[in-house]
Amino acid sequence: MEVIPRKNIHDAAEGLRALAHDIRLSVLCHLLQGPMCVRELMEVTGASQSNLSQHLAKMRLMGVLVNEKRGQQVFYRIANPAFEQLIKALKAIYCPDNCR
Amino acid sequence: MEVIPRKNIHDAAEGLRALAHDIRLSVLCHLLQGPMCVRELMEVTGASQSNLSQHLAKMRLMGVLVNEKRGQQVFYRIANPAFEQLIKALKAIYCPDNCR
DNA sequence: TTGACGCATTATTATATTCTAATATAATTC
DNA sequence: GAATTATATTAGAATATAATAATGCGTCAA
Repeated sequence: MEVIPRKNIHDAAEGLRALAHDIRLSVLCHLLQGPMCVRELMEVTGASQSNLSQHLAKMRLMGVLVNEKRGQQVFYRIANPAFEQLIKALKAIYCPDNCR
Repeated sequence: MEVIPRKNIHDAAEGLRALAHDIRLSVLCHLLQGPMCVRELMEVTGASQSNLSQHLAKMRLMGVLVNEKRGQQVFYRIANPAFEQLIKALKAIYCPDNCR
C-alpha cells in the first residue's frame, strides 16, 4: 500500500541524509558524468581536501559511492545507477524548469 | 552540463534535508495516498503530537507540504506532485526490488 | 461558558553534523 | 631515502537537529 514499506523507511531516510548536503549532492551530480578523483572533486565542489574527504567517506559508508585506488589517486564513482533517477526527480522539483 | 546547476544545489540539498528523517519521510509516503489530518498522521507514524507537529511545520516551511484547516482539524497534503517520482526513485534504490 | 479536542508553539536538553586544523599514510619522483 | 603529491584520519569547537514537556489557542459540544 504505502510506497515505501515501514521496514525500509529508516534505510531510505538514511540514504537521503547521505545526499542532503550541498557538497555531497554536488559530488553526486558531478559523478553522474563518470568517475572522478578526489583532486578533481575538490576543484568542482570548492571544498577543502579534508572536508571533502570526510564527505566522501560518509557517502562511501552509506553505500552511495565506491572508490578505487589507481596509483596515487583515488577514483570515486556512483555505486548504484538508480541514483540518476533520484537526481532527475530532484531536478524536476528544484530547477525552475527551463533549468539553466 | 551538470544535472543540477550550481545555483540550485543549495535549494535541492535543503529539500532533501526536509525529507531525510524517518518521520518526515513516512509522512510524505502516506500523503501520497491523499491528504490526511494530523491525528491520522500521528497514528500511522507513531510520533507524538508535539514532535509530529514540529516535523510538519518544517516540511511546510520547506515547501514540501501545504495545509488547510477544516473545522477543528488540519489537513496536510503534498505541495508538488513531482515528489512522487522522488519517492519512486528512492524505492528503487532502497527496497530490495520485489519490495514486500 | 465550560470543558474537551486538535493542533501549534516554546523552552530545554540531548544528540548529531559540520568545519578547521593538525597529523598520518601510501605512492611517486628525484 | 628524502621530498612531494594525493588522500585519509583524528580531535576539537561550532552549529544544527531532534525529542520531551509544558503551555497556548481556536473550535466544538454540552
